Amino acid sequence: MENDKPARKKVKGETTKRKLFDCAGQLFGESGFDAVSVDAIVEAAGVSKGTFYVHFESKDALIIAFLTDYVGGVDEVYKAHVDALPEDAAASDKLLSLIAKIADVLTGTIGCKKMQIVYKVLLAGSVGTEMVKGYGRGLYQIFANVLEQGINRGEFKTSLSLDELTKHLVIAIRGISYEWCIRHPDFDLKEQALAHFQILLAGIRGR
Amino acid sequence: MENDKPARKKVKGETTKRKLFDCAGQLFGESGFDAVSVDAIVEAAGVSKGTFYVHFESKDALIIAFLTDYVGGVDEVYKAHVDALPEDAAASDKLLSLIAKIADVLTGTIGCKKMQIVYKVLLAGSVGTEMVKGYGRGLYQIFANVLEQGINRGEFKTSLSLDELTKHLVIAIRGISYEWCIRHPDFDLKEQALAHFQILLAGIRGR
Amino acid sequence: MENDKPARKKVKGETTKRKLFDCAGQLFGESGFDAVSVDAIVEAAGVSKGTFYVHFESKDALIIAFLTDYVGGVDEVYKAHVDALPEDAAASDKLLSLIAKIADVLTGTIGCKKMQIVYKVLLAGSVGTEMVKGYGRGLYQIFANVLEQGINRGEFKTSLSLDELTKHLVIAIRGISYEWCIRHPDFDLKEQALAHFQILLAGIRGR
Amino acid sequence: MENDKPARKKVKGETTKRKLFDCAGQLFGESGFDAVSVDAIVEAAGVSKGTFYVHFESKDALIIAFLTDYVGGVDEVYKAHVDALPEDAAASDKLLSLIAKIADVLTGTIGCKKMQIVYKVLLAGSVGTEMVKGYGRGLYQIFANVLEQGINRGEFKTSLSLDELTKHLVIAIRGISYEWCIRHPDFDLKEQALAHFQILLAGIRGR
DNA sequence: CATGAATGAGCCTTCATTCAT
DNA sequence: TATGAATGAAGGCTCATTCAT
Repeated sequence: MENDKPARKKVKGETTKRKLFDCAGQLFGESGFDAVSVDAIVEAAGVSKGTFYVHFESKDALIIAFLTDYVGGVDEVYKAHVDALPEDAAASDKLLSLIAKIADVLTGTIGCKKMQIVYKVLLAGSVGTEMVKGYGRGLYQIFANVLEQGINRGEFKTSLSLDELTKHLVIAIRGISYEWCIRHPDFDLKEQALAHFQILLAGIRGR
Repeated sequence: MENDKPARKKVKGETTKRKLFDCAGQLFGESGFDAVSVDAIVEAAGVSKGTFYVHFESKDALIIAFLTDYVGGVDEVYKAHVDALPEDAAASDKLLSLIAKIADVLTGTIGCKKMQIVYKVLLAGSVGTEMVKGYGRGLYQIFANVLEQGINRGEFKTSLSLDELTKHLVIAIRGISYEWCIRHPDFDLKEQALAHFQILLAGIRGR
Repeated sequence: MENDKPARKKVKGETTKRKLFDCAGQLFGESGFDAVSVDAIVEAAGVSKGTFYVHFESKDALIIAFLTDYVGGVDEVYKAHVDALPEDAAASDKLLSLIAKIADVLTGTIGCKKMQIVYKVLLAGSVGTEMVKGYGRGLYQIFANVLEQGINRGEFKTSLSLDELTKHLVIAIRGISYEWCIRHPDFDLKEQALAHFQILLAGIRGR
Repeated sequence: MENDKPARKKVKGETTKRKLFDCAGQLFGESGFDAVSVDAIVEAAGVSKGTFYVHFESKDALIIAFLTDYVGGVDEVYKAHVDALPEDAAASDKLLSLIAKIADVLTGTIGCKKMQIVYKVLLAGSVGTEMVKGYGRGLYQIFANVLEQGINRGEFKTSLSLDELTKHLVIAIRGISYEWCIRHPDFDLKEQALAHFQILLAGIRGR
């Protein structure tokens, strides 16, 4: 009884917050991060400026929330993808499949504009960035797992440690994605990424 | 008499422009790109604000001029470096030497801050960027020359075209440099770049 | 039954009001008056913002209530102090003892920050101030009583009326307290006040 | 030749600055210090907001400039007044004359509202305040000079040091002025100040 | 060529207050 | 009585740009 009415209020608040969040994401994707003002966000969401600050401590807080939330789910998608592959598939093939999946997600789900924001924010090195660079750690683990399997099975031969090797692959996928961002739309992420990894994999594959 | 003064004026004008240019570059390197205001630039150059707009149409115009000029010289440095290597050295070794050189230049001459600007500007995709991405074409040619030599001599075996292969290497060095920018100072560019290219080169080297 | 709940509600309401009142006083003492927002008060009190406006018409209304209540008790403390002194003590000594007591209360109980608020509010001349300046009238009476005794006993000789004389002493103690506020912590209120009053008392003491 | 045109520009700038300064002072006198926004000042001065920040680094900077300038001249007025008194007049009379002068200046030239600001700012203890409290040092010296003369001539007898005594008198005049501020217009500053100082002077005068 | 005063839209943020529940 | 989401005016401040001299 006493819980009911406040609940409705809470729901409304969450709705508003969500609307702000979504509109902000939309605008960020269109115009970048510095270029989107709080004014623009609240206008898009159809609420007052004060309301913004009811729900977010600052514009920066929104950015961080946006990024954290945004990249948060991707890990699981990637992990699920790898887990769904046949257990006994070659590590090389698993990696290439993962690369293809990543390319699909970046291209289809996330989009170039949003990735541009992510890369810009990384360059700015603002607070909360760690979560996004740390986001990599999820990806790291996925790569590491496959690589370890490949090493154990004798598929890969390398003088580098597993950790080092993992880092190089993550660097590579990030680098190609960056290139895609700045060359978009004249750059086929999937095709280029696969070709690139074929070179890398050849480099670490035993003859 | 009437010809003389305008000439002198022109010279003085160039001096002023150069001073603005240099001070701006200095400040860009220290604090990034958005963070440097026109005010800061003119103060550093010791001229008035109006003078700035005598020489540059806008702040953006200065940025573009800066970038174009800035990266312009680097090509030659790289080319000179490769040309100075023994003609008959292995293509792999030439490439690794070039990578080391690039790392040295980025780390020592250019610096992390300036590269952050460059990458940020690339992401923004502003006008004039083409000249900077086109800057890559200089680098492209250098890479392509060495790679071609490696292919002709049978050192490299790849199903990719020379052009494709070149692109992959340039992407790789850019990706690692980006990583260096966002992880600075916890990232040894030279070491990581060399290790990374050893993998790549192994990938394209015939067994 | 129907009488019971409203009663209980009233009690609860008073509790909430008291809590708001106390928390506000605490915060006012810590950070001054403008610097404490309604948000800060309701957060400290653990109630919602709406609740604040159930109990107080406005922030200003709270301030006035706070001041009135706050200084209300001090009179009695001072009066009790003077009453506790030996009936036949010299008026000069009684006054010096009162000054010392006032200094102790300001320094120890009330504190510099709160007095700053009081003085600031007096300067602003907001509504309700009269009650606080009228607070002085309690102090007036205390001073007047002692002074009258001193005159009657021939200890003080002055051409001023008792009322005028009283005012001058109150002005003096207020002036020194103000000085203490603005020089805090580089000002020993008790020491300076006693020295100051020794001059004043010498001025009104018969030779 | 080359100095001429810039001079005219400089004059215009100074004019604008002066206008801002004066309008601000006017508004401060009317409504206090926090209550006057930069918007209000620029509107009164008929210039744009940007112009304000061309001439003053911040609102605080203006306040400080205002106070410094404001009280700056008063010292000299007081000093001139005392210097104009007959060299051989009694120190007591000189002091009373000075008190009367101060009361006249506060009442006639400066006005109650502006003094309220001064006292409020002192309470706030903002930066630059030292100059205003330090303003006292000019007044200090004037008081000290007269007091020293009175001591040397045997007119004053006190166990306090000259410095201490000076401080007490300055405190007293400040205290009375404060009282005037908060009781205005029901308080005759000149009359009260003179009466007050007669007590104080009696207190430090040998019989 | 050089100046620098002036502009004004725009920025992020704060906060006392209202009102439907 | 209590809630808390919503408001919106106001705050101080920044900055690229213009223009008369």
